[in-house]
Amino acid sequence: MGQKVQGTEDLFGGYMRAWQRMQDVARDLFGAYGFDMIETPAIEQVDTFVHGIGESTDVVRKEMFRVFSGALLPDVLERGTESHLKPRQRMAMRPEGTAGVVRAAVENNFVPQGAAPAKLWYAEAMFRGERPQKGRLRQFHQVGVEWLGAADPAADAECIIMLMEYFERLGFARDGLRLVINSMGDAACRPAYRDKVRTFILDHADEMCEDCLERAQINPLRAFDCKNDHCREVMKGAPLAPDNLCEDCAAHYAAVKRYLDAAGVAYVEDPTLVRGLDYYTRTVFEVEAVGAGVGAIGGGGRYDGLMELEGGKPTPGLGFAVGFERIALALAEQGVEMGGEEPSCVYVACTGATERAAAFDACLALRQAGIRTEADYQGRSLKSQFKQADKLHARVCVVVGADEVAAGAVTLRDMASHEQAQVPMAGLVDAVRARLG
RNA sequence: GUGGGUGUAGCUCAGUUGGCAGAGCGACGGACUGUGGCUCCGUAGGUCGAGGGUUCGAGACCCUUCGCCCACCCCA
Repeated sequence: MGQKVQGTEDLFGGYMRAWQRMQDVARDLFGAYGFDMIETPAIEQVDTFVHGIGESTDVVRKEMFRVFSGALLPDVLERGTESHLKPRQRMAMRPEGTAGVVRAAVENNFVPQGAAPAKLWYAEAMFRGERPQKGRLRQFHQVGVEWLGAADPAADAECIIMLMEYFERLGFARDGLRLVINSMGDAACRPAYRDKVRTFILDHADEMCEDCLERAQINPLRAFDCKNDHCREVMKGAPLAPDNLCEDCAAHYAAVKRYLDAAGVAYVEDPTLVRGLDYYTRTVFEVEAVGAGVGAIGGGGRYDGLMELEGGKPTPGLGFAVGFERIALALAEQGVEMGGEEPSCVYVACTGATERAAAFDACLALRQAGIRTEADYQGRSLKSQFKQADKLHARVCVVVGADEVAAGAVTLRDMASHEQAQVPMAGLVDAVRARLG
C-alpha cells in the first residue's frame, strides 16, 4: 500500500497541467518585464532562513523542516542540541523562496555596485511543518519574483501591476480579486512605530487576549491580525503605520499609489496589513480571491534590508509570491479549470495481428512528425479501439486493415465529421496534418 | 502544537437492534462477424484502513494504531 506524507500531494493529470500553466504564463508575462528564471536548492543552511525571515516568526520558530544527515541525527537527538554542529551541517528545507534567491544573489554577486537590477522569478516547492488544511499543505508550490537593486517606487508599482496581470491571465476576473496595500516603514521609522504599538498594547493589557500580550513582546504589529473581536476593537485605537512613516517612506508610499492610480489598478489601503515575515520594509501587499475561503493567494512587498541580512552590500529589493494550490482552488470555485482540456491525439486502429506491423509503422511516422499518437496494445476489437479513440479525444483515427495493407494505404476517419478517405501510406503524415488543420 | 470529523469497489457513498458486503457512476465485453459518442444487455472488481478483543457469528460493539479531511494558530 502506497503511503504519502501527510499534507503532500502528487501532481498529475489536470493538476500537473495546471502547475505547468502557472509556469508557462509566468515565463511569458514576467519575461516581458525582464525577469529570468532561477532555481535555488530546496535545502539551505538554517541561518539563511533565520536571518532573512526573522527569528521571531512562526515560520522559523515552529514550521521549518530541519534536515540532518542520517549520521548526524542520532548525535543531535542524544545531545538534545545541534549547537556543536558546523553551520553547513545545520540545514532546513526552504519554507519560502525569497531568502534563498537573495542568498544566491549575494553569493553570485548578481548586483555589483552600480549595475542594473537583477530580476528573477522561480517556480518551486516549499515546505512548512504545519497541520494541513484547505489550501495549506506541508509541501506546496509557489511562483515568485525577486527584483534586487531597484529603489524606485515605480518598481513597487510595476511589481504589483505585473502580479495583477498574472492573476488575470490565469483566469481570474479582476473584480473577483481584492488587492490590499500598506506601508510598514523602514529602518528609520519602523522601530519607533513598533515600540508605539507595543506600548499601546501594554497600556490596554487588561483588555487584550493572551496571544496578543505575547505578540506585544515578540512582534507587536501582528496584534492587528488577531481574530479575537475584542482585541480587534481595541486595536482600532492603536497607532497606524501610514501615520508613523518617516518623510522618505511617506513619499515613497505616495509615489507607489500615484503609479497604481495612473495604471488604473484598483487597490484598498489597509493601514493594519502586516505580513508575517520580518524582512518586509515600506510597501507590502496581499491579494485575495473574494469568497474563496483559502486566505491570501499572493502577497509580497519591499525588503530593502534583506541583502544585508544575508551578508551582502546594502541593496534594495522587492518581490512577491503566489501559491499554486490556493490559486487552483480559488479558480475552481469560480468554475475555471486551470489545467484546461486533456490533450487530443491521433489514434491508429488496426483490425488484427496481421496488420499490426503496418500500424506500428504508422505510429512511428506520426510520432516522428511530432503528432501525439495512440494505439491499442491489448488486442482489442476494432469497435473497442474506436471507443478508446473517443476516450483519448482522438480527432483523427487511422484505420489499418487488410484492404489498406494490400493497397499500401490507410484509411483516415475524422472523428467529428465522420468523413473517411483512403490515403497512401507514404502520404499519411501530410494527410493527418491537413485533417488536424 | 490544540480541537473536531472521517476511513466500505477505480470514484461518490448506502449498509437497520451484530446474521451470506450493496447502489449509482466508471471500467471491461456484447447487441450477426472492419467503425466511437446515445440506448439496451451482461461481466469483472472489496484484507470493509491496520492490529487485537467481546461473540456461535463483527463492516457494525470495545481497546490500540495509522492515514486523511476540516478548523484554530500562522501563512501562499
